[in-house]
Amino acid sequence: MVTQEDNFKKVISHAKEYGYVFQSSEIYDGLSAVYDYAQNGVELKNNIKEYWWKAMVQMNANIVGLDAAILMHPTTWKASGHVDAFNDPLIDNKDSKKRYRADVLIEDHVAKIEAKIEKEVEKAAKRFGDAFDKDQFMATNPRVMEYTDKATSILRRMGKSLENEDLADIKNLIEELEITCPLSGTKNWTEVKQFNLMFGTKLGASADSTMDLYLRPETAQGIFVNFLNVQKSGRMKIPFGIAQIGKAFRNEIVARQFIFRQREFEQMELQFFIRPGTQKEWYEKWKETRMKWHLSLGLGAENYRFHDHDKLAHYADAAADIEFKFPFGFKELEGIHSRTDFDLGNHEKFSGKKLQYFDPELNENYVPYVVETSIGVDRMFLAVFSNALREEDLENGTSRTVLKIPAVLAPTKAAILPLVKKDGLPEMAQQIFEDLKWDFKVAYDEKDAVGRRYRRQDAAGTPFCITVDHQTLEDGTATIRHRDSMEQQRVPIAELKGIIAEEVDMKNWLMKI
RNA sequence: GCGAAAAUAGCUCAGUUGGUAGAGCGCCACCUUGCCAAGGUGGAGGUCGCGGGUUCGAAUCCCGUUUUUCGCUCCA
Repeated sequence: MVTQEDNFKKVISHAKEYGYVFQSSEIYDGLSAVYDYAQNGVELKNNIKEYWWKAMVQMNANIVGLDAAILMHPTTWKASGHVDAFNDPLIDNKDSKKRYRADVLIEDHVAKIEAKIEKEVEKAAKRFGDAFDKDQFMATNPRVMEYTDKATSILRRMGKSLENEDLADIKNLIEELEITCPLSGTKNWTEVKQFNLMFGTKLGASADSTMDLYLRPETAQGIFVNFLNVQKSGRMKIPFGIAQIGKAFRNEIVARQFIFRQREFEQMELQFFIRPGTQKEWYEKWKETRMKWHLSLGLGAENYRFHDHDKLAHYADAAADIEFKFPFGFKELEGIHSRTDFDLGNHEKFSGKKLQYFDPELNENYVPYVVETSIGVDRMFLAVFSNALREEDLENGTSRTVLKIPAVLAPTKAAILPLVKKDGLPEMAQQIFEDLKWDFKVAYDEKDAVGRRYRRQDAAGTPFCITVDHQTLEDGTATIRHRDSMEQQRVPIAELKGIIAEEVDMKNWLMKI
């Protein structure tokens, strides 16, 4: 039986064997969760990016591009909330092996105390009936007062310790409160450890004049800080969008599943600026638009689904994922978030600069709301690649390994093959290669029997094979073989370009959106 | 990070109670065939992830370490 795990292993080894993805620094035993894109991988990745870019920037007059730097002023990350949100004090229970956020454990404990207060209040309310004054009761009842004091003092102490990064005291607090693990029920805790998910680095070469920086954990902030520059220099009118493709870095505690979760990864993001109050409709609009983009590639509608978030990130008022059926199950491929005015509002606060738009229709200034679509390039790569890899049984009883990458994204569009390595066929094939290379990424191969070369191109994902035979020399026709159907047609050499273009031109694919 | 499993040629794997490393496929050269992989001859490629230890002797046993996959958690 072929398990999911086996399938995934095949994907990984195929990616290596056919020059798509290698582990970084492999000769030094690799670097955890960092990967390199090889000769075919870089082509596929570039094609994915181009397909997205064209669909976003070229096809929409009100969306423009941006390429912001990876390094940003450190205050950016205070404003964005990442300094707080990405700094988690974590603690493990040694018995249940479960990991918790230490501050959440303490907050849960406080919540229990508050529940007790609530109970006292309810009891009293029942006892006193209509005459019950909750505020007065809270301020006078000794038991409630004790609980309240306790709760506030815990929270105050935790806040102070978090601020001072006094992790030992957080641990002490957990021990003093006799907090137990919800699973194992024991108090057998490890030390509290701080995990900073942002990569730190330093600006400035001399030691005494350095500035602590972070490698950006998301590309979005580069867009937000440039919002007004782009709006003004581009004379953009709301609603409009800024699109960006770029690397981001997260020091994940657990980074796994091949290129699905890497420490260095690439995002394709659109931040779409809108009038406050219209976020609901734009959010729905972009959910739909982005799903259409995915479906246009023909990986199969059954492999996609939406997943609406219940728990929202610190910046969002609505969020959904587009999930894809990876070899290890449905997982997030793209996120669509209604970010409200959280980011621009915070950048206003932290920078002291106005980040507002004057809306001539409403005749007023406001901080725009934002709807974001954010897709991981590497995840899209994995989606396309893993979906494309097939083991096919053929009618003649043999089987073939074929990489059915959508032709528009395929690294090599066509391979030109002389039927035999003599009689002037290689020269003729070379001539066709020279002619087609101006329009497409093409390959030439004359080694081994032609059948074997077909299989080789199938496994590499090349959608077309053009074969030059003796008839070609006589009448100027060649055969063109289609990867997916394995069918061949004989056509004049002059028509090859048109036939390939029909299948690989982005225009024809984008029109399906 | 914790737990589980794994690491031998480019890929997939074998390697017996510890005795100096093998197969299939792939790759390279030449010959042959010529429209859907697996014809012939020859060849390259491994200090068995790395570092210690036990032993006369370690791919094999022990310890550590790195990397990968799976589970817990988070995200693009």
